[in-house]
Amino acid sequence: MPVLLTKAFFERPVLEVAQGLIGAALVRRLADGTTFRSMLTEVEAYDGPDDLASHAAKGRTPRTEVMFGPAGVFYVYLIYGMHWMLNVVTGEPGYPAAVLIRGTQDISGPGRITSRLAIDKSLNGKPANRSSGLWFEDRAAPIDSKQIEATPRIGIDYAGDWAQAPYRFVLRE
DNA sequence: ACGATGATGAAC
DNA sequence: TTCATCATCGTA
Repeated sequence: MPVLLTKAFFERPVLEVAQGLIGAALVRRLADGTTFRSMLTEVEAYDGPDDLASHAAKGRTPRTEVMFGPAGVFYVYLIYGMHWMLNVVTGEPGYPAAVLIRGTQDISGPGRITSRLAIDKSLNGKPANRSSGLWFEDRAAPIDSKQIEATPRIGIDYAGDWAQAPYRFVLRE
């Protein structure tokens, strides 16, 4: 039986959480009762105030505020004027870190996921549990760490040396 | 290869 | 108040 990933799961270093999410399920339940469920295959970690790829490198702003808050809460923002990006906050309050959800088995691309699953700003700051209609469930089957490939993150060429950090995790086919 | 399209943060 | 930038995607 699938088990909801609780706050404790996200209250860990973001690199651990990111790899732990590979193979887990992203679940979306809409008001009409429709439920989508798909296994996560691609995520990225954004780690702390010194990570130049992270929005939090600019410090605490209205937008990044949720990244400095408690774990297990969604950080959702608009990019390029048209795509919502879905993240989950990790670690201890005061330390800004989050995992960007980039791909699942059925949906490839962070903007497509939010579009298909009706995710927008209204989920920003909401918890990953049934109350928000968006949550994560544990792996259906164990994943060997050798099945998880680490690569540099996408679309962050502005991040200097941090652009090379292997913080993107992909499930090998 | 390129334009769409609007919030954000920093400069002025 | 203006301006450059942007954790992307679809069309060409």
